[in-house]
Amino acid sequence: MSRSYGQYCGLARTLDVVGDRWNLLIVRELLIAPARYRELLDGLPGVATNLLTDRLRDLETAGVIERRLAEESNAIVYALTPWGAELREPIEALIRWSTPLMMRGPGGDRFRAEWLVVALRALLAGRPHVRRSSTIGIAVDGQLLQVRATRSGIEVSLHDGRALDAVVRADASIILGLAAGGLILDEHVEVEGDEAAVRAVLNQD
Amino acid sequence: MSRSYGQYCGLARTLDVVGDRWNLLIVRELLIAPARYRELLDGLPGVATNLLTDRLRDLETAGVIERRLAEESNAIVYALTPWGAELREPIEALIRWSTPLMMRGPGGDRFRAEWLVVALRALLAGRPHVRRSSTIGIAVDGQLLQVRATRSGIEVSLHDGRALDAVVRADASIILGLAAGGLILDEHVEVEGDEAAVRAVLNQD
DNA sequence: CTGCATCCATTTTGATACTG
DNA sequence: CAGTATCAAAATGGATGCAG
Repeated sequence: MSRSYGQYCGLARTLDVVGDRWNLLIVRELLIAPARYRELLDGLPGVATNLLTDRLRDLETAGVIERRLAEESNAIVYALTPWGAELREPIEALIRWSTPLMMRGPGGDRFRAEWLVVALRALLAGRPHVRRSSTIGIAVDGQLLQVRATRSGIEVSLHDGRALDAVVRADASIILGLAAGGLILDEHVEVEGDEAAVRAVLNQD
Repeated sequence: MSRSYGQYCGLARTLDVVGDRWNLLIVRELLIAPARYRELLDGLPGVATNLLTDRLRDLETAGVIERRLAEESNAIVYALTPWGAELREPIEALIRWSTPLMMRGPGGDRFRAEWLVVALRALLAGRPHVRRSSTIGIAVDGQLLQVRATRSGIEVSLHDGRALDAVVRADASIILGLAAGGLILDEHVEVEGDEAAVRAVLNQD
């Protein structure tokens, strides 16, 4: 754990807990789903193994994450505590703030479709609720995500096999632009199925 | 600027810009008000002068802050750009997340009443709006803040001399507990003036 | 294999002294 | 006041080792 700021300020105390390098990205991975050590390594390209171990211990000590023994196997699984899961809100706000940075496209950066699960939820939350439920697929980077919009809100996840009203295929930056509301559904986007469902889910009616 | 995470993910790109040590605390100071170099040093106890200079340059290059020449004097003043000011939302979310950490009290940490201007706004935002406008003073650590609640929302600032319906005097941790809704206005709090106004502003009717 | 621990070169930080 | 310069200590990234 790095040095404390020594300030009686909420922001400083939060950063004392999650401000160290990699910490919030670990939380991002666990917001997608609980994960094993190896899955975290894969989802955090560039992290050194000793650092990941250190950070997991720091976050556990702080009460942000917990180790669980997966049923059946005796493997360790890392998961967010209830308090840790509340980091979703600040993380979503940080993701919304990044929109101008993301519009520049990926450049040479690595990309994982799972990251979009967190980002799409962040960008679509707080949009007006739809009148009629729809589920659309997002085909990106060879993977398929699903976004289900109902009267009570939005759910984003990896595709679980359910029926889809439509499938949108586009680059990640285009998907993000659509979700952020800065792009209009037109070119660079391939839609199969019910285009009205896509417009409804993205609130582009 | 520290090494990029190299991930095409909104959180990672945000942290590439504001994730370095001290960066978000600098933004916090500028959310209170534009400030000169010396004021920033005072508001960031513990920062080294070379680091502050580096960070200010990084944030300026990234477009988060800008240097202005103060009118009348030819002094440099640092201020948030419009995009930088949008960091208020993620910072407020991080402050709300810190509530359990702040309830432990200041311990040996340093405290500045100005920090409460950001924190109180974060904690009171999103509360139901009051029916009748009131302005109350918060006397803490020898300084006086003011919180004005109107039908259109909440404003928090240092006291500007306006008439106050009441003045609350308490320790910072008590003030935060009241604003977070986890404490009830009773002991440890000294109220002069219209106690109903205090309850109205804190939504403790 | 997984889940670390150890070692080491490189960066970053913090503290202080100094300058225009 | 607004920074620079210097330097020791700490953190990081990368490679490798190793037990269950």
